[in-house]
Amino acid sequence: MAGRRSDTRERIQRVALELFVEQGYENTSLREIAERLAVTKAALYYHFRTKEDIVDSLISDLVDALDELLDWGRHQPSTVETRQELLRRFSAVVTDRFEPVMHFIQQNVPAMKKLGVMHPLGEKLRALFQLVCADVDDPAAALRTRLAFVALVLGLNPILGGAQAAPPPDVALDVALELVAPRD
Amino acid sequence: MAGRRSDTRERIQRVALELFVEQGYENTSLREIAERLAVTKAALYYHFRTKEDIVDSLISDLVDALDELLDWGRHQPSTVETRQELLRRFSAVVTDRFEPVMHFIQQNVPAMKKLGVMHPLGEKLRALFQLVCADVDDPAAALRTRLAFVALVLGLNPILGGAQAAPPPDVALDVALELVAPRD
DNA sequence: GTCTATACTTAGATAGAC
DNA sequence: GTCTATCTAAGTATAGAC
Repeated sequence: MAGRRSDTRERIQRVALELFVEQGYENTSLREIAERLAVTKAALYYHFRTKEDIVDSLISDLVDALDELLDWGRHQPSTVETRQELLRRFSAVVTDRFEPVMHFIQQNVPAMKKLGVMHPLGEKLRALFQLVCADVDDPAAALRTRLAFVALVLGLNPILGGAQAAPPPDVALDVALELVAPRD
Repeated sequence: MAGRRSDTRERIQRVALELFVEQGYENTSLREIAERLAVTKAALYYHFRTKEDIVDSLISDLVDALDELLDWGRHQPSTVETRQELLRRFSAVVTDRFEPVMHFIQQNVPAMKKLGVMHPLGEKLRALFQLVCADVDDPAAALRTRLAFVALVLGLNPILGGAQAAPPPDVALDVALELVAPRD
């Protein structure tokens, strides 16, 4: 399964993601993806049934990673340390492996809705939120928890980022941690 | 200028924005807009030169509103009260008049980039940020200020909102104000 | 100010040869 | 596994009648 074979499938995924991030999902045609890979459109259809399938394959990797994170979190005691460690691990997962995918998702909400990836993804995000939020019924605490997550991915969004440079990852993590720390 | 005439132009703006928010910019065709208005595509082209022109007309209203806000802010003393009042006024502007437009912008970043609205809009957002942020050179303070703005519009974004219900506006404002308050 | 009709382009997708 | 060739549908936009 992991033998030599052809790496075309992964190259398609990589190039498609690049273009989706640069130009957006709907502004990227299969022709462009094929051209950048120096193959024809028809070749893409050998590896993926549809354009949507390419996105699905990208998202499912992220969903799997979030699942791992959730599995870990559910077996920990519900303490401040656990909540903060969840944020640290989430931050690591995003910056190390899924920055482009997160970027893509954030900036292409209509495509995500249309492709129906919001359901599996939203489920994971909600579960993660509930593990990290100390008091789900306190609206202010809930909002602070959400902002903690936003802090970790804010640099990816030019609008919400205020059209500014991304904050250094360590600063983002500090601010995120303080947002879920117990209030004085 | 403001006489009777035809209100078709404004009806096009309203319906187009509705559809852009529902489905996204690129997933909305001029045919759909025309159909919902019970006119033909050609009629749209009488009022707007291109599809992009419709977006431009929507954005420029928002830019004007931000300009008003900036004008006010620049003539105030640089105090905590001023910063917080700017957040209050920003919140009011968004929720009262520009919620759909903000929604649209957030969820259609690639379209915004392509249409070149990021430059005028980004300029205003940066200027507003600088008025509200007490210490621009402190990365943590800068990030908290950005999060304050995010808190006010978080409900509009299903991804960053964690696929959850929007926080009550008054709670959002409280959390935003505390994020720009001086630290203990 | 709005219509009909249409030109032009590109998209996603498939069939079948190699 | 990749190609050529082609299909069908839809898009934006324009010309010209009413």
